[in-house]
Amino acid sequence: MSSDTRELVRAALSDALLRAQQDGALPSVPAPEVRVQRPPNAEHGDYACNLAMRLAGAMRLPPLDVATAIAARVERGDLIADAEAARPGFINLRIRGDWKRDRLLDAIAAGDGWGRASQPAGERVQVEFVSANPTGPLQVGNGRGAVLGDALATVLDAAGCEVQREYYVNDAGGQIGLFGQTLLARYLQQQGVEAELPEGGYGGAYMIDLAGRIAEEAGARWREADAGQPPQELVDRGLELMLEQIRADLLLIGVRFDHWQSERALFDAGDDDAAAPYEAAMSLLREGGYVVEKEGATWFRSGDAGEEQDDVKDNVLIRSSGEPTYFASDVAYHYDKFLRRGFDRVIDVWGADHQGHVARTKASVSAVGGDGDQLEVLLYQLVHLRRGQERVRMSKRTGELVTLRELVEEVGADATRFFLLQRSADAQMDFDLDAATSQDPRQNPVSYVQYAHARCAGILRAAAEQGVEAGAEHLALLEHPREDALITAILTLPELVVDMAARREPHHLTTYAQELAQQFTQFYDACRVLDADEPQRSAARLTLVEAAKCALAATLRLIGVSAPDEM
RNA sequence: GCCCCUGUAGCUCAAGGGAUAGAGCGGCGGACUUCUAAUCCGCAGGCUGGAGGUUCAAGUCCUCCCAGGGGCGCCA
Repeated sequence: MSSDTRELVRAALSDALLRAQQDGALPSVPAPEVRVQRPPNAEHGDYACNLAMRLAGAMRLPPLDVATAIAARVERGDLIADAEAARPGFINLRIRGDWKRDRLLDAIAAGDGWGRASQPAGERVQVEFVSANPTGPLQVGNGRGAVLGDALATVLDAAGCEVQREYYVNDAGGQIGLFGQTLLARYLQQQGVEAELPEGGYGGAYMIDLAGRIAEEAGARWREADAGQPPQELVDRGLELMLEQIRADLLLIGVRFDHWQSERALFDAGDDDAAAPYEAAMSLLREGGYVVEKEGATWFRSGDAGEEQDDVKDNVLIRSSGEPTYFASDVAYHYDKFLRRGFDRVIDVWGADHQGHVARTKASVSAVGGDGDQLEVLLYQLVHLRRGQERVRMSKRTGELVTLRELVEEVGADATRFFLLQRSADAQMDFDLDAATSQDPRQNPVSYVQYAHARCAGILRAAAEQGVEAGAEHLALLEHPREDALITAILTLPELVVDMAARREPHHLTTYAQELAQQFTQFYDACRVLDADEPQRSAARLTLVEAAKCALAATLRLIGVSAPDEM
């Protein structure tokens, strides 16, 4: 047990309130959920609670009086050293030093798994992210989605969820046709055949490389192909190679998927003869009365069946040509996620330019018999690339690319992950390539955190050489303010994991990592660990260093950044 | 016109409705006989875009306005 200090504190406050009400000190009004926070100022203790201020109105008492009554009844013991009411009506709690120091042993036992929930959350959740069209290499924007989705999945996993990472491969539809035509044109050009890129085709140089690789494999086999009709085999091979590259690019920043879901496969019947997800979903929509035929096409009506609503736009499912739209695939896809594969919850990570699709997709989930509220869409704002003052435009079509791979090659995988995770998904971010590349690699927050970890490792190495061993017998000697601050920072990680998972906000990891590293570095600066004159203190501090190393390693692991032992 | 996101230090951005709004970079000034100076300490820098409102308490919630980004296809 253990790492759930915050839960124990909450329970203690609930008990105290209940007692105050039972012995008549406070009126019996319904109690709100008890929340505690880490006060920004260490003078206010380890935890602070606003319970009294929230109760004061209903109780018709001054907040400070309510706080005093509750604080007086908080049980002091192994966990809580002191509770006191403060100014407007806060209840500030101080955790017993021994209790905090003993938790260091929990951290050491957990190693780089420190922060993980002790109990499974019992939720099967899928995080679908990146899902970039396989018509070109991943760009920096995709990288943001990759880092965000991967970190979110990692955080949810740490919070006890059963998590699946998925990439949706758009291997059907109009853009694939265009991709095939472009590929064929490039191929034919290399075969010395006159061929023009299709209107709006993919002009990037990577298509030339791709055609070259295919020519190496297939020779002149498709030399006679009709430029408007790329052979399926050629297109498939092109997609395969493109996906291989995407996979490799993602691997560069340590992102791996559990499942790659083909869009095309949604149109195929299953092995057990079940109807294709597409067919099944369309039937459900029709049966539910969500489908209208008009203007020669088939539309999804997301509002109440059959009712005309001004504020709800109909969306085309099947074009008048008979071809299903991307949206139809998406309906089938989410039907498959919820109704076939049975996820409790699905989180789609989308670029903000897909914002307009959220409502209709949720509506479609409900329409096919799922619960649209179980689908969450995490939108991330776009990354703007700059070189100094100059905006870098990004477009696959024009071929002017700043690829994820280029970025990683320039700034390194660790910095890429850290920087792309640093901002909240809601915030647009500027990525200045000049700054990232010209900047001394030593002078960035990633190195700062990694350096703290390396220093921990260095101290442990030196200790081993000197034959000094860590010991838990004299942890009470850890009483320096910097030591206490470091301990507090280490103990915050499990709470942070819970909060980040609940709020779907993995970016807090980067702020925390810097805070933790700073606490360690300040401790390092103020407190000599290995001191032959004070063997007991050395042993205790060595334990603290071990725990700090675990917390740093765990944090870096959650971010997806390496934790070097030497720098 | 409608919808989503944003507006916080010179720049890039943090900050569950809480206490004195914080980091990094940039600027200025200090500190290495040390377990790593890839570090530490100090200084300067803010009416949190504006106006109302809700609340014991607003950067955070609500309304309006201004500014920037994105979206409103039988494209994806």
